[in-house]
Amino acid sequence: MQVTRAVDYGLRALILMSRQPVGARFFLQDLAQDGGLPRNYLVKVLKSLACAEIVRSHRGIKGGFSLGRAPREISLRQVFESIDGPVTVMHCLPDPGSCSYSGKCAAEVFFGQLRQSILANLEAHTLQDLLDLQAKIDCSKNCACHPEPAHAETTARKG
Amino acid sequence: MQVTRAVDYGLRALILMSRQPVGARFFLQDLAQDGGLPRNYLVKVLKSLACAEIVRSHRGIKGGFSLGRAPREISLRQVFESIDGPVTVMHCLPDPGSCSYSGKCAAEVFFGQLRQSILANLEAHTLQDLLDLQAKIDCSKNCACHPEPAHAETTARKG
DNA sequence: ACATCATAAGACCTCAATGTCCTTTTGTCA
DNA sequence: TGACAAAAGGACATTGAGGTCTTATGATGT
Repeated sequence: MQVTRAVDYGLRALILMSRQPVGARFFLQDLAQDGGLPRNYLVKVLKSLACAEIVRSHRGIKGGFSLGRAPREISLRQVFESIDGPVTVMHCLPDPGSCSYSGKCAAEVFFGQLRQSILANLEAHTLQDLLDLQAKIDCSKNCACHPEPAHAETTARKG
Repeated sequence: MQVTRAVDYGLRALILMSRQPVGARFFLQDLAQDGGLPRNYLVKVLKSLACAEIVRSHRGIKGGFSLGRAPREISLRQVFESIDGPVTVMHCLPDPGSCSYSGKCAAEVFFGQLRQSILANLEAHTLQDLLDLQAKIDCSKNCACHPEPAHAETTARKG
């Protein structure tokens, strides 16, 4: 019952990117450093997100990654599924034919309901919600005398 | 975001055992066969459940496994945690010290809430609920002309 | 054209989850 | 007490998640 590291990393990178206007460029290197994420693994996650057009990738010397659309248009379910594939909760749920007990199994029914509630939750929230949450956290931290983020480079590159 | 096979198998075995009075004995062999579970893996899961006193194991020629207490006294959270350890959802949640972003991370807050809702769900339901669900399924199946369970041995051994 | 530096792509490694197999220990019964 | 059949326990194989590394490819400035 764990969120995979891939989704975790993807969300952290997306939160960093959401703090700047859509279209702002971010280098893999900076995202990894500022998010405390393994660079060479993050690149695979971002590739999945690029396939789903949640982010755009730009090659070349002034390349980088940018958000593909506004944070409010990116549901957490879309992030989960573009990285991990369908949210299954129990392996037999999305493919009833794979289990000979399908349709006569209490566990299947119970976890089907749990899955629906999780999916509803992920679908009801967008990256914007996480961004708002982050803004609230940052504000309360800044009011006290907390240290600055590790790298000023988190801000997007100016073309 | 998946329930592990171990928990899946454990629940299936517990549902089989719950259909007989507490104390009834079940051989590993029968549980595995009737539940369609890998015998040699199931034994490890049952050992975890035995450590948590959710089941009792009995050695010797007329040994087997029995429920440790009434299905209504076994919450699904207990089953999950005795097999898999704490339900973490996100690896850093139960141990804030493990993550340098703890307390300043929107993902942590969001998944903390998701975790609470999952835990509440697992805590609010017991094996008895799954049993009731199973009874309902069995009833509706028997009213139609569905095949019998694979093995009559699913019924407990009469000591 | 070419050097530079970004992502793209894929090989490769490690480890935990999953699953199998075999030997040992233990309780029952003749 | 000895044979039998059950769980206990540990070694080992397989698979996928998580992570690293190297080479290819493309955009930019000179």
